[in-house]
Amino acid sequence: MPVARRETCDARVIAHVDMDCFYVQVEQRKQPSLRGLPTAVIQYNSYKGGALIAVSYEARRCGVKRSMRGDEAKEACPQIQLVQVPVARGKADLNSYRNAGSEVVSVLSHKGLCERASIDEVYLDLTHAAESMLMETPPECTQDFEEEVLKSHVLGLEIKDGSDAKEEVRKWLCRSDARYQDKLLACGAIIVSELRMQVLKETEFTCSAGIAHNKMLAKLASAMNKPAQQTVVPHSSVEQLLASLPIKKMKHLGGKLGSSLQSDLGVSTVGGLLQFSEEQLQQWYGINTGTWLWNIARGVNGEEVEGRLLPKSHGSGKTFPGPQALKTIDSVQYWLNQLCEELNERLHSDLDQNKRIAQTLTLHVRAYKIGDSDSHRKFPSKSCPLRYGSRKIQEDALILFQAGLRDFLGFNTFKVHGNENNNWGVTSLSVSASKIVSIPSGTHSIAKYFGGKGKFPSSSTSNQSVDVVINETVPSSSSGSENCTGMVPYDLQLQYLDDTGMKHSDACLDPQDPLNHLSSKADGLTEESILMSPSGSEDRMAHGEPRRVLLAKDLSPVSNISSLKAVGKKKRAAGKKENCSIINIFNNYHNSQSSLKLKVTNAHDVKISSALGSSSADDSYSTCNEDIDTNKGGCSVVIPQGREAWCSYHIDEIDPSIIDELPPEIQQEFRTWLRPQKRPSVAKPGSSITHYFLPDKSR
DNA sequence: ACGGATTTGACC
DNA sequence: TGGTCAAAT
Repeated sequence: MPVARRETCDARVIAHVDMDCFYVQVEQRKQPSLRGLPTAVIQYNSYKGGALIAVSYEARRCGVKRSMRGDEAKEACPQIQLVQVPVARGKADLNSYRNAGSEVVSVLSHKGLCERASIDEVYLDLTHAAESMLMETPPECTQDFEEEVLKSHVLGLEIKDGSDAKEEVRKWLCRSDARYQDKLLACGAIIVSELRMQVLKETEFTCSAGIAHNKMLAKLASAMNKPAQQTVVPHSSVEQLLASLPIKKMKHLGGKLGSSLQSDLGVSTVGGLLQFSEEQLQQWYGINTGTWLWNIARGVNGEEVEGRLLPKSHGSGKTFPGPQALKTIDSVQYWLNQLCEELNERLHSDLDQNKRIAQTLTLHVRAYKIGDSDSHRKFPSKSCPLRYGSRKIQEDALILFQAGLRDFLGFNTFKVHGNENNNWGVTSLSVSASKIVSIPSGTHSIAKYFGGKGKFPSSSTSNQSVDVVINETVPSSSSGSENCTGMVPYDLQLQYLDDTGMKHSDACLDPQDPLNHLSSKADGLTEESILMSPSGSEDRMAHGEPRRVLLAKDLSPVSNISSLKAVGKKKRAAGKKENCSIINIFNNYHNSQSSLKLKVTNAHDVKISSALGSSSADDSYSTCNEDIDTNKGGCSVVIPQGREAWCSYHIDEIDPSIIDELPPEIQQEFRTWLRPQKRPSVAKPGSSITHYFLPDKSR
């Protein structure tokens, strides 16, 4: 059943590039006087001198460890320079590091496939570049190598006493009798050293790298010689390397799995796994993990480098340890608001710079109940469709919190409301936005359609809006397959309705019009209705924009196509004169395809559907100037994903009549997007773990 | 008072 | 699926 997609054994050239104590470097670039000094980046100076989050190599030499607090670091290394992480909205603000990471990515991404693995790490697939080099300018014919390549570490290459390491490396690079794969790796080493020099020149950051024939080995190698060095893993060195490699050094084995490997099997090195059959490993750890282990013991890892330069989600969170635990809804709301503001800002940056939209909002909470020492991990995370705009995200996050709190406290036990609480404390909050898709960057008209004037998603005109509708109960037809998250003690249905009022003229898109997110009159949604919060109490976030909460009975049955679509199974109101924006089509597709559906909770449904609309004017977010400054040369990483984005839609499922509702220019552009996409959709390389393993294990 | 804040991926 | 958990940096 594991399908081998690729027959070739690895004749690939994969690199892992890892920035050296990245946050420190970013701060040192900002403040060059710190260069060369023992330095650490800390956050929150209050408790024991703050927590270290990055430590320079000078400081590490003084014995400073990452797990120390500021005070201990001072003790270990009195001369240490402690730099505080930027703070915004009362929490750590990592934007400058993210932006710096993007700078690096934009340098590293033009020599081959590039995958942003974290804020300061990338994987590169340099196979093609290496092959070309081997054809055109093979190392064996090269006279002078850059110093930097010659400083490479080549695993298994013996450097005898008295011999010149660089000379040995040079000879290794030039070996004419090397295996083909190792010649490729030699080319890879040359390319990577050039890339690293370029990174240094263009960003002033140093990095380390590993060059090998797969991701796992490249990753392993990049950590072996730091800082500012690179390590090559020739094929012949793999066996020895793994034979003595402690289990925990291997990625994914640094935690519980690695520990159980030691306790279950008594192995302490990766090579130790060789004595177990694949079946044995599968029996212990399951099919996938078992096979994965069997493979890595042999240095086999077919995981591909994904061409992805941008993160898959955005999150913003904060912990409230010990005495700082939040004990009132108000304080929770306050912090949720801060977090959501940051999230919103980042979502809009992503929209501006990368033309991407996120579709799901998730709230994670950690909390305790007094007298219940076991309660710590039990606060359920909750998610809902993401609506753009600070206010809306804040509202939804609070609703998610209240829903989670009800579950957490055990439903009808306590009042969720009221601020008097001595039963619980929240020790951590985080909001995140996921399911990010590209929108067609296309060109003119689509862009204009979204953004209004000129440039696409202009900062001030994010499109989005959804109104909250509270239905009066409909006894739910338990449609079987749903999981019961718990009973909601209210006979309410929660619906997020589309912005159905979008007209297709510039005028109606006026973001300054606070009403432009409301449904059009034709939909029968214009009545002001009662404010109701799911908890049945007064609305506590009622400041600012008047929230429109509508009773569902006000809705005409056909008024809301997209929620019908989301709720019902592909029921399609024929040729309905619908209010569709491209973005609605977009969203509707995704809604019906994936996430949004109904969740049935016993007798009470919570139905959620959504779409983008337009944000009200007061959804302020500012693109931070600083970010732009640090982004020299416009470092927003632009990737050609727009087209692919459309590829992923099953256009056949889009009702053609919807398109007819679009303004003519949009229609045309839309169709040109649709047409070429007829070819079978490119199967996205799965992300399952099965996918790591490759061919091998014949079958 | 897990270094904290993120991010990703597997699994059920 | 959504939600939980592990793991990494």
